[in-house]
Amino acid sequence: MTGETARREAAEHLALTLVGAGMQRMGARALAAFLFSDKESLTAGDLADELGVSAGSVSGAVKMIVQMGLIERIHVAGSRREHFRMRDNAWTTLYSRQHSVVDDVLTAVEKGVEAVGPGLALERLAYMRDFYTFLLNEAPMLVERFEQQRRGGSRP
Amino acid sequence: MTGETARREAAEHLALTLVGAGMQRMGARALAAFLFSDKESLTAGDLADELGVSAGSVSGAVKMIVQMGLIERIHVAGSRREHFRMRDNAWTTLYSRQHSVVDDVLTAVEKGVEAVGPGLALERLAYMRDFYTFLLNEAPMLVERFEQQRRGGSRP
DNA sequence: GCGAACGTTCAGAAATTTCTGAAGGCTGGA
DNA sequence: TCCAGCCTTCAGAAATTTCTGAACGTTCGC
Repeated sequence: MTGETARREAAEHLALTLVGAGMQRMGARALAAFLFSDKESLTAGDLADELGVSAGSVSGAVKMIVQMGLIERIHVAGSRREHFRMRDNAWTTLYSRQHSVVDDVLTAVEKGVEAVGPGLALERLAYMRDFYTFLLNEAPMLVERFEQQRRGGSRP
Repeated sequence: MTGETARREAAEHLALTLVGAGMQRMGARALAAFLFSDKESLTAGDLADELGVSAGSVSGAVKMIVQMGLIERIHVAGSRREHFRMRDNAWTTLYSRQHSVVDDVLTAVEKGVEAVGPGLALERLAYMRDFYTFLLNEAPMLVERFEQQRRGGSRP
């Protein structure tokens, strides 16, 4: 029967899991609310009601997930409120963003490579650098491949 | 000249970056200490000295990164202390582990798909499910490809 | 222009995470 | 068996993160 309660429960469960994956609590809850809503867009007030938190908290959470590129601000004619909606490419965007964190790590490793002389440390650092460089190169292709597959089905 | 100070600085910088990527502070510092050491293995005492922290902290940090599969406990004949060393496949392991987090998220999403009726939410959830399923399938192949490339050089 | 509804910011409270230091247990040699 | 060194555990302190609520801008209808 997919009741309202089940829906909320599933949403909260996903939020919890995202927190486990490193996301901030309120951001995760807000994101889940978007995912599980059948509306095209939500206002800050809608979120506050749905999640049962203060307007301030919603403001912070929304700010964060907008910055992550997962939702966007839209203006709805005839409504005074600000509306937000999930972006179509939210998940591929999120994936790419995570790789910008990888990029930071890579930069730090490269500094390390320059800072140490020959030896075991250099070998380890070089290996790490190679692996993360590889990942960074491959990631865009992966996303590309997914989108292709989703659009067209099998390639020639 | 790659002095000792530069080495430590680079190590601390990498640790900080890893923290930014979601790792716990002390675990990250310990990991960086292993990476940047020219020794084959380190003892808990070595780490405490290098990082300037209590034995208790080291114990916790080591426990964590052992569990992550990044270092391993080894017994050195003639030494009473426990030695730890980085595992060869540390980075590919770490990458795979991160994908087990993805697996948790995927499970939660699938529950969501079952909990909602037809509508926008179902579409969004299904899209998310498809993307993460795709990633989970591709990840092992990526790692495989990296190792192949590293072993063999260019493919025919 | 005025007023009201909305959203944002920020200081402080609350909760959570992280580190330490002391106490205790295990291991190997004498 | 006893001792000494090393590691782990755990309760509490310290630091950090997270949430709230009130005050302040902004914008739109009138």
